[in-house]
Amino acid sequence: MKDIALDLGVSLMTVSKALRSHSDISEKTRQRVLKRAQELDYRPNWIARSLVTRRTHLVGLVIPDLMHSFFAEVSKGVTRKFEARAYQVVISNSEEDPDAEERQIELLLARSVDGLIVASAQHSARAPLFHNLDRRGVPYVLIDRLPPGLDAHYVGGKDDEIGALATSHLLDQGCRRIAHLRGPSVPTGLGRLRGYRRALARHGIEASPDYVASGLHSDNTGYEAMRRLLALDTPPDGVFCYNDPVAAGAIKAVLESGLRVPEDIAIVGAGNVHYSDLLRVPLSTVDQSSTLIGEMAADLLMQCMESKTKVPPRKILIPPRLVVRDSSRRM
Amino acid sequence: MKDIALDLGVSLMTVSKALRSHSDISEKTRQRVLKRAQELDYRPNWIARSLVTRRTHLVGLVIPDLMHSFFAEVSKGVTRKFEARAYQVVISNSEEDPDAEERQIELLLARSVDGLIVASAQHSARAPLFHNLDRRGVPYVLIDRLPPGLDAHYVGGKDDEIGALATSHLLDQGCRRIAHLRGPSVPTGLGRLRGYRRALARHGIEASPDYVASGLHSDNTGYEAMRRLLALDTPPDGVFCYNDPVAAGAIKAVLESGLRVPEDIAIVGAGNVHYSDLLRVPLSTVDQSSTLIGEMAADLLMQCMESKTKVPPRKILIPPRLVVRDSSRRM
DNA sequence: CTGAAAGCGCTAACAG
DNA sequence: CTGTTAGCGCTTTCAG
Repeated sequence: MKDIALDLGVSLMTVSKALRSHSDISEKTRQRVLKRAQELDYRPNWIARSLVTRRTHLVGLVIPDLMHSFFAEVSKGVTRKFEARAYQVVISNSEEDPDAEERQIELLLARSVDGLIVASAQHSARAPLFHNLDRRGVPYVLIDRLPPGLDAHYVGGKDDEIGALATSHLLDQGCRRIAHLRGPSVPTGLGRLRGYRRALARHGIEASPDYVASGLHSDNTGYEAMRRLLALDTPPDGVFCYNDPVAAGAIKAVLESGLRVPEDIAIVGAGNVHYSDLLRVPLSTVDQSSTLIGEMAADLLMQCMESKTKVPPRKILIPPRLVVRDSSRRM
Repeated sequence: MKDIALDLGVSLMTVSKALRSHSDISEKTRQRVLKRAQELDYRPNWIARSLVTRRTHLVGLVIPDLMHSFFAEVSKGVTRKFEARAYQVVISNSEEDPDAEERQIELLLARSVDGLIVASAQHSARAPLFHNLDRRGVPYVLIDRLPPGLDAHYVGGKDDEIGALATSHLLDQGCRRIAHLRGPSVPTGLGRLRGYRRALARHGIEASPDYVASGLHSDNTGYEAMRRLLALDTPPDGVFCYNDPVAAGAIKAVLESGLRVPEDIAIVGAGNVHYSDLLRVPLSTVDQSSTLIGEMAADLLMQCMESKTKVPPRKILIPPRLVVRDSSRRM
């Protein structure tokens, strides 16, 4: 940049302004500067610029598991939106560990990200973590999981409805002994559990505690949990699973035991991940519009980052949609 | 930092050194500084530090598709290694588009990443792109796909062997009309195609051009390609697919047509992605140690970044391993 | 062991 | 429209 200025006999400032197409610079000098910059293969130093402007054009995305298709899709939505606006996204994996999540967030802040999107693995509110963000004025948007008692920007599904929708569907298919492989004690997991219970109650069916097993969040854990259910004296005839990976594991367990899906046991997942259609038995699921969640979160965060004043927290809830495939089609 | 210095009546420099546990600082002052820093909740400004040290502790990872489990696993390996060393990883998605890839790399360089890991979507060498990196002295490691004629650090599978291994296995299972759903014209795709041809040749079987169809890289394209193969007068009795998603799509097409896997058509994929075991027919595949690839690439890159002199290009080839599941088990 | 001086590359604010 | 001055927050170098 100094070189350009020297070569052209103008001041550093002129060059700086010309390069950024600042308003008050003559078209002619602007062209000269641009030309010379090209020749010298000049690249602006974003670090130096960031140091003074206090903006990095970097946003952080913290998710519990990149390997889980749902979050991969969300990431895609987020990055697509941001790249279109010349932002870059740093993705951090918390591995469902609340402490790791906190560390990741710290690291991202230390990098001075301009904003943050978090699918939080926090069980309890852990208010300090997010209040801290508020205090430091870093805009952030939560996705998929809104820790209870937190009034923040949020984009996610309606977890109660997801649970109720899936469970009602199983009831409609004639299932009467419906189990739930529940997820972790994060809002998403708890909401789906609530929806499950509500749907049963509405049909006057008592939810047996034996039928609620912890399937956590992956196919392996889903497989194990399903095996436990199968070992019961009267195994269920329908299972609503916390998410699709868990459901995939559950299907595997059922088939291995010699029973059929959906004839003996109908199964519904949640998330409509990309490969759901390709599983042993194509999986019925509740679609959450994963990519859309990512995109909307990105838009919302952009708004917050652009507005100088604090935007009042907005909650965007995306209604679930049932996708019926073979794993639950009994009639 | 200035505040700490003022409060303690020492110079800025002392604080700076103390915070970094620089050698020549008395233990006592160091403790005092650390304590005060804690109290003030001081956070170092990495941007300012980077401006002078010329290191950002940021590495870029460019991959063709985050949604593809294989790359998600690689990413996991990469990030795990780097996070342990206090580096952060910026993941960019090129969507298999060579131009997009080039733009992504430019962006990452503009951010002054300390190093780069790239699974390149380049068809031809596009030497300028990487020579540019050499010229600018940015260390980089290529993974999964080594553009031909490029002498650079590389970690990946032995694609010829992958193709040969899968094809030989199909021959062993008694298949005689073996097709290949080939991938894109990147080294990985071409290598596997070569291996396929070599294995057939070794058994004195002529590869019919009709039996090589372009399956590209996703389940949808694999599904379509398989439908075309099924429409042939004499459809194949065995198919080696470029990767697991393609194979998953192929299985779907076969089953839909009323044929059985593996009895009528045996199928083998490559990649051993996480959900391979859960597919309609558990998928035989060639394991590439995805996470390991990521980890080794990370280690190699770390070495390059640490060494002041240029490290001579190293190629790490990970031998493939056949994983036989139901989709190809005929005897 | 401690500190003073100089500067990384760039931009905001204002003066010409 | 152009240039000057000052400084972002930190580190390197070298002299006490």
